[in-house]
Amino acid sequence: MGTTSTPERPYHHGDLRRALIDAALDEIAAEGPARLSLRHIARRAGVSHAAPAHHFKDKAGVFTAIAIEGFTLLASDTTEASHAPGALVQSALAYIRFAVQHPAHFEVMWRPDLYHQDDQELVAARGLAFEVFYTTVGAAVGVSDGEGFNGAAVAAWSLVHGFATLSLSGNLPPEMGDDPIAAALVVGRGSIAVAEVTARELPLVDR
Amino acid sequence: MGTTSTPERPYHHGDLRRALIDAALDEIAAEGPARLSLRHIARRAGVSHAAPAHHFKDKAGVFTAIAIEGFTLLASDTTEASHAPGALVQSALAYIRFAVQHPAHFEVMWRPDLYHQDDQELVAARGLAFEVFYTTVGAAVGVSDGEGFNGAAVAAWSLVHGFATLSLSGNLPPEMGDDPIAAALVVGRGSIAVAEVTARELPLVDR
DNA sequence: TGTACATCAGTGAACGCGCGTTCACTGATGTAC
DNA sequence: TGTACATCAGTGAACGCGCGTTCACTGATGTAC
Repeated sequence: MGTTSTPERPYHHGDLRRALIDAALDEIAAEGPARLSLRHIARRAGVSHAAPAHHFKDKAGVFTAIAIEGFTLLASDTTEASHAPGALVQSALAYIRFAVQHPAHFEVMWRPDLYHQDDQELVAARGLAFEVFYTTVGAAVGVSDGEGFNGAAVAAWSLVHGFATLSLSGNLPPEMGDDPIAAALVVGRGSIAVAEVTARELPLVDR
Repeated sequence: MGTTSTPERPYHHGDLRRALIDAALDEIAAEGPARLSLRHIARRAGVSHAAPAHHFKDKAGVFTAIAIEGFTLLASDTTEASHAPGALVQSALAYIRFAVQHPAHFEVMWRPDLYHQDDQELVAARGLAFEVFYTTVGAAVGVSDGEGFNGAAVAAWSLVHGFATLSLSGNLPPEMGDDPIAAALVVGRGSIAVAEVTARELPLVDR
């Protein structure tokens, strides 16, 4: 407001890498990852179309940077949540909150075909996020390996990941309301009812 | 084997529409939906590059046809499963089996940005699949509306959908093995353990 | 059984477009002396 | 404080490519008489 003069964009941007990632995130959130192009990113960031390649080599490089950032953020959020009372539920809520607040990161993270899966930084960030998760589940259910542990870990993850996915893709019934965390708590209670049915039905399923 | 003569491909294909859908499904399974192009489909089906547009109008038309087929198949599979003893678990397994056997359909179905969401046939097929699902959950948990019902329905769906998604995207831990149905049963048992923790922790989470 | 005509499935050449990539360049910054 | 030079971030013109779409066409089939 104060200075209305058009500030001359300096030749050197300052933090173009950051700006390009943000532009990519905006673009992904608006159009989906399929529509992302290096030229779109450049346009959105207001730089020449060749600039993104300078920082990321190629499109997969952009996605890799986003995935790394996503796994790092997620690990940090869930670590914090796991220190509160009710660690498993708190971590689950943190996972969902992360998905809602960072939909573009979330979408990219689980589509490994988009990025360089063997990038060292990526492997490390992803590994850290998984470690936090497994530790939390192990502490909550009281076992930390074997079939029981794997079953519980994947069950918890599936529930929370399925909910986040369906929520982001707009597939949840409208009665669930606008607040994803409130909805998640309702679903948490629902999962207890479903588990009762499961306990009753599993013995009936021979297979 | 018998007749080795190259059979002259007739000008009229017979069922090109079907062949084009199958080609698209192969392409999606191999390369992902992002890489799909009308020209790829045509090439794979061995027809001219303009032929697909003749049948589907545009790329979204192809995805729409696939989504319709997917929802119809899913509704049929889960309907059948819901008549067996242990209806909820059987339906859950049918859902997972469907995802594994028809990964391309499954992937497209939950990405409404890819297809014509207001197509009449699509709306009908999708509606049917949902109705089957809600009826099954309602019968299993003994309530068919209200927050308790919605919570249970979305919990069941999230669990099964999350598992299918993580499984298809190759994110499950290798210890879960190669057989998705066996893994699903392990996860089903795990979900009971998780529900116990949830029941214990939920009261601690003020929010 | 034979002929004429309508219908429609599929063709293939042509187009314009946005893309990723390359490359010689220019402008700004930092450092050596 | 001043000059020379290296470094590197970002530019912009050029390219070749695959795409979707259009359009006049051709080949096969079905139907009317």
